[in-house]
Amino acid sequence: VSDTDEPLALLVHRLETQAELSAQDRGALLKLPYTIKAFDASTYLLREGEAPSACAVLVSGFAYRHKISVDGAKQIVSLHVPGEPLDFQHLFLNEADHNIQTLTRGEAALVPREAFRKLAQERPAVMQALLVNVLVEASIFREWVLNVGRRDGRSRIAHLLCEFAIRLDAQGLTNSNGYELPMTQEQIGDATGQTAVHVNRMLKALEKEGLVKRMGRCVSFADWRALRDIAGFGERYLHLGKQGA
Amino acid sequence: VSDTDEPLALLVHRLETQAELSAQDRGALLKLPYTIKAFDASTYLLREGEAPSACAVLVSGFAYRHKISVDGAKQIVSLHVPGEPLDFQHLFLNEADHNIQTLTRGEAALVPREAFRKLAQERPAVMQALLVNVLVEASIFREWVLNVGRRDGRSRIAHLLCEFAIRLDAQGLTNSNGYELPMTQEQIGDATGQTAVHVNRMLKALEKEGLVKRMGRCVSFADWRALRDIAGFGERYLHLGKQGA
DNA sequence: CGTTATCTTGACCGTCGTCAAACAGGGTGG
DNA sequence: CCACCCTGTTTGACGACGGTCAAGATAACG
Repeated sequence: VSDTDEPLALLVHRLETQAELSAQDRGALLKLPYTIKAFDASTYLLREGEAPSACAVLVSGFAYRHKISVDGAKQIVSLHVPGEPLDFQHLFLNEADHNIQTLTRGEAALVPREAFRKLAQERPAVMQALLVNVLVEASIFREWVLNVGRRDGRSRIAHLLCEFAIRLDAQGLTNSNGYELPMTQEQIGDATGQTAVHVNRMLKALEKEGLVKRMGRCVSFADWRALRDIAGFGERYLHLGKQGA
Repeated sequence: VSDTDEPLALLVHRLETQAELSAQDRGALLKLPYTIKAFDASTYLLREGEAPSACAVLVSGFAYRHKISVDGAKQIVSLHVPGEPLDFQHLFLNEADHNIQTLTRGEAALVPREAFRKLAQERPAVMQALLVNVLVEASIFREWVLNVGRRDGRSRIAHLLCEFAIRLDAQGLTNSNGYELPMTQEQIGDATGQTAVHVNRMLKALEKEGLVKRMGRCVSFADWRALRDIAGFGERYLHLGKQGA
């Protein structure tokens, strides 16, 4: 089932995994105007300092957020899998504080920023769903602070893989023969606060332990539960399931 | 002027620095029920795993958020100065993913969670103000990922001091003879992903350079602009000023 | 005024960064 | 179809930033 035909249905589905929406809310969301944009790997969808003009939803492919420090070091601050909205973090801010870049080729649905804001302001449930999405992302950022601040190199990578697996599952993108992270070792380093060289060493260690396999430029793994222990991974921070009291 | 007499006015003022509110919105916020809670230093206001029941606003004193990894390491993920709301991050989530603990003695205004949620759902502008507050906090988390992931020990501390200074200023809490961070060296370490011993070394280095002074358990500094350079600090991520376009 | 927390310092060591070179693979153009 | 190149991976040697351990000095607090 390709969701590319109905990009906004993907978004509605995503929001409904986190919050309650009425039939009217769903209908209004599906009636939002949008355009489809195809992109290559490494395309910038938004740059720090820009005023965001659209609200993108990732339809296929993978993307990430990153920041560059004054001395040129790059830090990836989050990963995104298909179905996830990319611009809620800026929807009510004047200026982007980070970059959004694609990891692979893929497609995004671009909804005009104003249309989305107007809908959110008119429909409290939509605004709340948006808020829940932002809150969960904020929780993930906090976990990443812990990850880069307090875990060693090997554990950080394991943690990244665990989170990726769970988030793929949450989007129903599970591949029965394991997970495959489409990142170069340099990108894994940028996400975990290490150099590509050290990522290579840690990855080899994990491979020797039988926890991951590598083919080409992807890291694949079949058993994220085995990684969980060495990552100290707990899924509470992902706030899976519908939020609402 | 002590704002303790009017705790919710503090909150309204805070929200209005970030978003637009009408007279009706202000009035409704001021009519929220609340109780005042006095606390000592090191008091837990919320623990990971709990279901939050109140929405606290820090009236006086300082607080921070932190997470504990499975092997017992503590990571502080944010600091909070008087006037800032502490529980927006959980207001629409079922379960706390981190701890909120006080740094010093002080007071908080506790608004019942349900009352606040109801008001937000009834008043789009209030919900939006809340959202903007959450978005700015999320941006700060991203900057912290960069801080602990890509800067060296000395710069991380300098960055922490810069952020603290700016946020105090934003709340109008400026003390003309400099800033004073009421944290132990161990806490600074927990916030910047280092050990207390190494924080001590870096702090001594900063002191020798004439950038900070220490008295008792506080770090004080008069010139945050001097620190800015070695921190690679840029204030864009704080999204100061009214957001709304 | 004693007890405890925090700061301070030194010695030692490990994780991880740096530099550099060799290697593999995929893509392009001749 | 092969030569070439560019990006990414792999490996080793070396060094440094920062962690660990432990002891003593200082300051906070009841």
